[in-house]
Amino acid sequence: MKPKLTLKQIARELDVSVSTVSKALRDSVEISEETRQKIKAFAKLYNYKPNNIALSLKNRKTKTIGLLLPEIVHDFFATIIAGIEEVANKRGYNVIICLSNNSFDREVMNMEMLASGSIDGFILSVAKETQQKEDYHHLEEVINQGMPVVLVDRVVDCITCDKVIIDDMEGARKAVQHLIDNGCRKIAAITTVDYVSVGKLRTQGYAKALKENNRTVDETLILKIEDIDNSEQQIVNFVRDHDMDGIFAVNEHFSTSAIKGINLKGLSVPGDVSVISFSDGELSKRFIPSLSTINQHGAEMGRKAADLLIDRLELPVDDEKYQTNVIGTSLIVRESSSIKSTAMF
Amino acid sequence: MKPKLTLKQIARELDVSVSTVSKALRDSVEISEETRQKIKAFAKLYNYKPNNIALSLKNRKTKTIGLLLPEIVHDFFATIIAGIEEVANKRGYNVIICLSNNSFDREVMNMEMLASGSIDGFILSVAKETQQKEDYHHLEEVINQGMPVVLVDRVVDCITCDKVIIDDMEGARKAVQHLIDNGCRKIAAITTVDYVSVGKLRTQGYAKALKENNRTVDETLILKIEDIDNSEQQIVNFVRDHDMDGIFAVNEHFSTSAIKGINLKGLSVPGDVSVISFSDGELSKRFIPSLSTINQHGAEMGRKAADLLIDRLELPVDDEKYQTNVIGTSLIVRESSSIKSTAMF
DNA sequence: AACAGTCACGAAATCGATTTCGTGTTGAAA
DNA sequence: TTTCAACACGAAATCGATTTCGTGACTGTT
Repeated sequence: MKPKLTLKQIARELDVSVSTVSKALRDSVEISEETRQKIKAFAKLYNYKPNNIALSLKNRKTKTIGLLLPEIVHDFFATIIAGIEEVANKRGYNVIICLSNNSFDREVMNMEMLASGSIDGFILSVAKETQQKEDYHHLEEVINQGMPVVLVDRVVDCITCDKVIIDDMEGARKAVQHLIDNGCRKIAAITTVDYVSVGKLRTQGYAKALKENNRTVDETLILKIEDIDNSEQQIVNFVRDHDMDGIFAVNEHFSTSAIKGINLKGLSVPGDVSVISFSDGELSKRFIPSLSTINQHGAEMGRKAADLLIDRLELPVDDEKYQTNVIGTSLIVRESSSIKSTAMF
Repeated sequence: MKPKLTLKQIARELDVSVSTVSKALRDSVEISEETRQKIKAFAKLYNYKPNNIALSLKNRKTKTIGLLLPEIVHDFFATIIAGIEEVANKRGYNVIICLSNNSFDREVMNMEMLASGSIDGFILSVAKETQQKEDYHHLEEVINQGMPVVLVDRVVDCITCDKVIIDDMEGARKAVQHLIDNGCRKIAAITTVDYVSVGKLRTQGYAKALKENNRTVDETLILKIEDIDNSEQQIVNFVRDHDMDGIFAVNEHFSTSAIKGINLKGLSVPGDVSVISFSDGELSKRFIPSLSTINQHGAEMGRKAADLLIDRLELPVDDEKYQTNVIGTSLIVRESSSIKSTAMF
């Protein structure tokens, strides 16, 4: 209906020039008090708002940041988004979200789409397929173009830019140490294939904890999942076929499948087997028994990533030094890993 | 580094005018085959991409849609986003996401921010606080300004625009009927306060199912939650203090709290009490026992909303008639509501 | 030879806002 | 009376791309 007001229309209406209107609205001393008040009153009355697009073009900055994630129906990523959005909003930025669905092609497409002027900088977590292909041309291109990029969680070592990660290895080590402290003797790991960077690191953390306690790493007790969507049966079978009293899983879903397997075997959690996993989402809190986890502080990661990016956009480019921020993890002990009675004495 | 290529630079480099370059790249017949090839080759070589912002300004359309949601760390909303993103991406649109965190002020702020030229249209689910205040000026303003708006899930009756909702009342009725079919005689409802539109409708569906089966609605068996974040203890107490053999909850979280309460009472699910809820998220699938639910098909809602909005943006404004699309629900029976043995004979 | 019609391209307006320069008017100082 | 500064405002360039309208150079027709 109302095709929204422009400076030109105000100028015509008030019989002054466009420049005068612009200056008046920005409180320039060039304009007389009287004219200024008249223009501002008119603008307020008709609710004038400068056109963002025109401003973006003029200023060569869009005040929006692009966020490219592998998926979104996943508490961890959703939490990251919430953190980013919180900071972006506070600092006057908008967030454009794109999903790669873990596909390399979609990741490339989306980056090209956004890089053509729509955004001032990128925050991204690379797709699984991209990590598998190890093809990062699209990233290099965007960076060479002078656009700031912050990598979160699923990062790429060979790309130099700001990064926000969690200490996956240390988190995993802490988790397994917790199981050991609880008296577990045969601890299994349910993890992902190695090309997923965070999966690999967590597997290493698992091994590290065992070695630090002079345990041998039994490869048959490590299950590496390729296809996450159809992992349940695989995990149930794994649990059924192996003897264990502790399980470290790299995410909540693996944990719940494992617990199902344990129950089917006629054993109980934590009575016979202790379970702990990464990712502290709703599932962990609500599950019965509630799940012990390593909390990744997704919101903090998101906030940190957004601050890093916006700082680089707004602050003088003093240093070309890139930061890698490590967000701490915390061990949250719940029912699934309560101390075994045999270990209490 | 490379401050990205513009038409002007190509023109200067090739010693032709800007108009010629633009026309050549758009395959205009005005330009000779030879010049066209030369320009296109140059553009490809240096990877020219037109500036989106300049295009937006010129075309008066940004090819991006604004999405304003109450929250995101919630499977249902995350699923809606995925659906919207899927369609938007396919049809060449970007999605800017803002979160209101259920706050009225943030909802208004974000709408103003986006409405100033950044987007072509809105998809939104109104904040709880907004529904409580019943103040929809910001919505009316945006709509009067001529910007298409699609409301999803948490809609507002008094606003005329396209809407995508689920049949909350019917879904609830189906759920409760399922419990009745399973032999439940005392069915409790765990729902939200009435000003949340979907909560109210679901409560009505619960009552409707009971009446259709000639049962009386016992108000003491209806628990209305105000503060969702601190609802667990309240629910546990409610379950402890009342006698019931069936529970209908308006979301997964209430279900799990209820199950915890039942267990604490020394009863089991579904043996003693059947449980069913709205929202088919990860939690329902993974929980032990797995939860029977009413699936809301969030992805479909998102896809439908995006299609509605983009149609209105692109198709001739043939009709001012607004659609209200009702997305069906489906009953998913899992372990938490398996038929009671007593009811089987 | 004169005129019309292509062809191939450039100039300029446009989108909406900001900002740098000018410039006409006024009052005061010399 | 002349001159100069301050004042208040407008014209025009700019951001990057598209598009309308013109125009100079040829070609072809009679």
